[in-house]
Amino acid sequence: MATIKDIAKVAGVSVTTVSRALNGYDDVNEKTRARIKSVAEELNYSPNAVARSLVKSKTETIGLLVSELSLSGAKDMFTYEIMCGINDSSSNKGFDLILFSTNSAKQKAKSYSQLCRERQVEGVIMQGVKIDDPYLIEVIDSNIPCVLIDVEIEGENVGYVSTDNVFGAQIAVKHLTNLGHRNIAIMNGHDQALVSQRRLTGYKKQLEEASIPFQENYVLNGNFNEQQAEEMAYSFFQERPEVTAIFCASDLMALGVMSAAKRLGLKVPDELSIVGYDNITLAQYVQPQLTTVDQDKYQMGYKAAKLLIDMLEGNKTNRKVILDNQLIIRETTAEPK
Amino acid sequence: MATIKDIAKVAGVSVTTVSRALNGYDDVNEKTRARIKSVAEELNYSPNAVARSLVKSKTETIGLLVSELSLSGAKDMFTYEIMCGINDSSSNKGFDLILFSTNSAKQKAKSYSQLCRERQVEGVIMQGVKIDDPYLIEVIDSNIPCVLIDVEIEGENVGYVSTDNVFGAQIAVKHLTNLGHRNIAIMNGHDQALVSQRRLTGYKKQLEEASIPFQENYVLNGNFNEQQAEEMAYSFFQERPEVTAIFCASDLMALGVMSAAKRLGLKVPDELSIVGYDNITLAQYVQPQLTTVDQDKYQMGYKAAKLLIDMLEGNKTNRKVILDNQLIIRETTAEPK
DNA sequence: TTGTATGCGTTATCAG
DNA sequence: CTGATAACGCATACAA
Repeated sequence: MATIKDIAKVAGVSVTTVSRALNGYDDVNEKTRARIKSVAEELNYSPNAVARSLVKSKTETIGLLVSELSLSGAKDMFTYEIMCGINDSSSNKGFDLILFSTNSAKQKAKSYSQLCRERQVEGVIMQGVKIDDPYLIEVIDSNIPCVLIDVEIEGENVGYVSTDNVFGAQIAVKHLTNLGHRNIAIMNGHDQALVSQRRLTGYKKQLEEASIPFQENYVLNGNFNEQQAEEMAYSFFQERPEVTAIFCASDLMALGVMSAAKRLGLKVPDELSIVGYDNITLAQYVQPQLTTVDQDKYQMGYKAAKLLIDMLEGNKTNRKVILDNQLIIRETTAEPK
Repeated sequence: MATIKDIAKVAGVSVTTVSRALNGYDDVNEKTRARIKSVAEELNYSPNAVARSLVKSKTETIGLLVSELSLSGAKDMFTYEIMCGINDSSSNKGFDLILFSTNSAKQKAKSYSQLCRERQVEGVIMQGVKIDDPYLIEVIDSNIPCVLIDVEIEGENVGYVSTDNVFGAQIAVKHLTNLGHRNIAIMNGHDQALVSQRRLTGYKKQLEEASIPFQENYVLNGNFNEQQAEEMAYSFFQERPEVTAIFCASDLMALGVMSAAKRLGLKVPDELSIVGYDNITLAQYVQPQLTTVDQDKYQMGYKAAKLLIDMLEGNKTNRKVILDNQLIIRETTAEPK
């Protein structure tokens, strides 16, 4: 492992000169620079980012905090696609990504700021955190820049990227009301998810616009879980045969609802219209193909990293990025009989 | 940002003592240790891993080198599931993960060992690299420990984890021959993938055991790409109506073949039996559900990280981990008519 | 244009 | 049991 010291010795100059030569300072003779460079190559030198970080107190590293990097997320490719976006965006800017995967056990052992300062990350991107996650409060107070995905907190050092979930839900439900449905249920996630709150709002909003009274007992919480959604839907539709359509806050849950419909002998879309949310890969492979609201996950990640790096570089940009989403009409929706 | 220096000042001791107290050395008075600890807490101290790394020349970091962390991999969750396994395994052992995503452009700019030494990673896991990847030669010569996934290179500092691809292909084809098929094609990936070579071997092996002559023109290369596989299959089956079954080296390609069959009006499985490889999520959602060979991707990642860490810790373990895979019989295979 | 000296935060060596 | 001091590899203020 050659160091600048070794190069200095061989090249017959001081370490200072080596450092400056290699870092492109212009106050160094081009001839010596050339010599130093060739020596560096000869010695197969590569700079030690650790040492450099220490002295510059800059690591060029951003932390990626995913609440659960687990197989449970394997079906919806949510986390993965976001990561791809983050990765592309940040590697463009020369930042490396370090993976912080935590669970509640680890959270107790190590606070958010400890985690960050320990690794000296310059900023962090958080994804998949619930609204009551203890780290969230820390983020606000902390002075290390952070961008949240799908959690709407804004501040001096914190921004977020999300999609317009109220709008997304509304176009989904509007599609249903336009088709003539009046009794529309909603399979929501859980109250700790901001997106769930928003989507419920969008659902209500569209009901109101269509002059349909909101009914509390038409809202179910499937916890974003396929099985759970299936079970809930199974018993729900037995009790509520008047319901002809359901809006689901995730495609995974929509899949669960489809299974329930199958078990109940309800024909989709003739007897039951279903619209999902996310546009996961599976959505276009199931039969019938799922009508859903598309979110550009890659773009969310990409923009998140971009925002963070802008913040790090001191660019005065909007700390709030809202992306569009769009309705993808496929085969699970139709007019009520 | 409090440092041990600050603590030392407040606690009225030297930095040495602080360091030792905090790191649990036993040659420090328990009373002073208690005092130091309380001061540390008070100052909200967290150790600077960068500084520590510099002096110990240990970063407790392993590099994850994925040839392409891209959306193209979003359908098969291959990379993601492997990452989950790696992450769980390595975080158990206190290693952090740093993401190196490269493409050929970056590879030209920076060599493998430069990449590693720069970030001072202690070891690396590589996934998704082709057999002719320039980094691969470097890995062998390099003295930094590395474990490859699905690339069978073994050495002083390099190990690998893979599944038994010969066996996997063989059980797939055996399933077909057992059903009575005699004219069996293979949709392989490409020659730069070791797994393709192995699976071809398995295919041939089983043909031989079933006394079926191997036919060169029954092997197609779909480049692990759904569209490409579809196109190739589309023209192939027009020319070769005698073929009643096909073994695909990936589920994605099997999906492509299914589309081709649909376009050609070939009924699956009655007129054409298809078996895939990977057991991706989609496999059980398509109609008919895909018969395939399951690989435990999570486990591959988990074992890879475990092997690497064993190597790092100097444990004398086998540098070669081969996992089982198993045939999952679903609905795309049947006896030939 | 180049070199000397200093420090980043930590651990290790050695002496007390 | 504790404290100076050096060292890790690099960058930078200042001097020459």
